[in-house]
Parts: sequence; structure tokens; C-alpha cells
Amino acid sequence: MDIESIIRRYREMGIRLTPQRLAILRSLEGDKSHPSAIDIYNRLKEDYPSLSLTTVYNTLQVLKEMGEVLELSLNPGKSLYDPETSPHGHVYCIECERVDDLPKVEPPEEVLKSATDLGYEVREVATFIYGVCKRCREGDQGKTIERG
Amino acid sequence: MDIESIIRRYREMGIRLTPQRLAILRSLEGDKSHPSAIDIYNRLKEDYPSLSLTTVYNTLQVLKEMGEVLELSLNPGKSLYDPETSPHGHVYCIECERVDDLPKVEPPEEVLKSATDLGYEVREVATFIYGVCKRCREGDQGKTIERG
DNA sequence: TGGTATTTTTGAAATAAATACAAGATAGGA
DNA sequence: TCCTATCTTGTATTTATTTCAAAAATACCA
Repeated sequence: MDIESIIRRYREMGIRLTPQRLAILRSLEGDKSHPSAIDIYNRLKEDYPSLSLTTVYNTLQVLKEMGEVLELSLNPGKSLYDPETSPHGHVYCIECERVDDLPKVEPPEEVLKSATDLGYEVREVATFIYGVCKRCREGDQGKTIERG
Repeated sequence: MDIESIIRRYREMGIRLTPQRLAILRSLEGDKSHPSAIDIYNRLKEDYPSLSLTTVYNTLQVLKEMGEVLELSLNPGKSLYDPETSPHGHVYCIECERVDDLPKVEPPEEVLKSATDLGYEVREVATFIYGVCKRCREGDQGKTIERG
């Protein structure tokens, strides 16, 4: 995700560049923490006290449709967002909810073939690994379920 | 998932075999539709009018802990359950929410290694393919977002 | 610069899945 | 058959997300 090109595309699409949208873009740029909508909201609230959660959701929705952000359904109940849209996997700690990126995953060819054989037109492939991170295994009870 | 062995394990663990639990087990056995908790609830409501959603969630939780059922976070907002626990992938239709099983996925070795290198103890690997199924692509507007 | 149309933001209310909890029901051993 | 720990139920809550209408901001044009 590259802010300059997003701004250009926003302009092309006739979508306005509001301060809120810019703030969300800047917050997302290079962010490797895989924040939820609420994480982003909390992060920006200080500088933009009037920001509403609805705006965050709206902006993420648009970015998702533009292909500038991935929505990850790693865990039930909450979507996480990733500004890194090149194909890569994710590890998720089932205790503290931390997420780390994994290097490029080669989508196994046979699996893709099975999907198309079943009649699906493939749009996206996700590889999720669920486990327990080092800190949590070492009994670090600082597992506050907080990111950011 | 094999009902007989689950019943045996239930007995061993001192977990009671209530009619509700048996009904949920039977409904799940061999089910390839990847139902949500609410799907299961609706399916059984006719025969068990007093069944409560809470019981369905409780039972699924126990089965999950016993390793007899997988919880899939394919889409935001709703967990789906799969009684087939051997390693395999899933295709998800982003329009009608249909889910199909994919044959055994070889978890790419380098990816697992990256996860352990990052300090994670791996518990589970999920491969999800997102796409559009044949029916939906053929403009079959019978996309009622209903499974069952 | 001012007026107007259009888009965007906001805040409050609605929805939906999942969880918590207290009270009544029941499985299964004595 | 009785007893009791466990289960089920129903209701109330919580949390993430969506909807919606009114208010605010902004672009466009005279």
C-alpha cells in the first residue's frame, strides 16, 4: 500500500481526501500490527477527537474494494486489516491474539486446481497458522490481548 | 468424527449424554455443509423444540476442545464448524457463502519453519481459498445465503 | 466571495453472533 | 426410586459491525 498512489486513485475516482481518510491511510501505511477497526479508531482518537468508528469502517471498506488493504478473518468475531497486500501468510497466537506475517506462500497448485474443478473462480488464497507465541509459552502473563 | 468413539470419550470424561448433545452429534456426523451454530440450532429445533442456542454453543465448544470438530473463521462475523478434522483446505464462495472441502493440503514446509522461527508453537494450519462458485457466476440469483 | 449542491462525517440506534448467569430440569450412580 | 452434580434453558449482556438521518464540510459555479 502506497499512500501517494492511493491519493492519486482517490482523486481519479472522485473520492474526497478528507483529513480523517488521510489519517487512516497514514496510520495504516507500513503498519505490521494487523489492527482491527477499533484499534485504528483508538489510535487516532487522540489527534482526531471527533473521528467516528463509522468513518473508520467506511474507509477500510473502500480501501478493501480498491485492493489496498486485506481483511483477515483469522479469529471469529473481529476482522483484522493488513496494508501489505502481496501474497503472504499469517501466524496467529491463540492466546494473546498477536499476528505475524509469514513470507510469501506458494499457493499449492493442486489445491487451486481442486477449487477450479469444483467450479470456483479463485479470487484470493489465505494461509493461516494458529499457534502459541513465545511470550505466551514462557508463561509471560502479560498477555493483555492488546496490540498497537 | 465417529459418534461411537465420542460417546465413549464422553463417558470416560464424565460428561453426560443428554438427548440434546446426542442430537447435535448426530446432526454433525458426516455433515459436509459446514454449518454455523445457528444452522445447527435451526435444523434441530423442529425435533427438539426446547433446544437452546446456548446448548449448541456449549456442545460445539466441548467438541472443539476434544478435537472432534474444527471451528473455521472463514468469514468475519460467524464461525462455521467442520466434523472432518483431518487436514484439508476449504473454498468459500464470497457471494453465497457456500463452503466446499478441498483435498488434503500439504502445509508448505517453509511456512511452518517461518512460524517456528518466529517463536510460535504451531497448533493448526488453515488454507482458505476465496472465490465465486459456479452458480453465482452463472448469474443464478438464487443466492439466498442459506445453507442446509 | 457567496450560494448551492453534493459528499462526508457523525452519533445514535439497530443487528447479529456469542457469552454469562441464575433457576429449573435431568442423567446416571447409589 | 432417590439424590446430587451437571446440564439446559431463557434472558440479559457484550462486542463487532451496519444502518441511517441529520449536521458539517467541501467543491463547484456564478
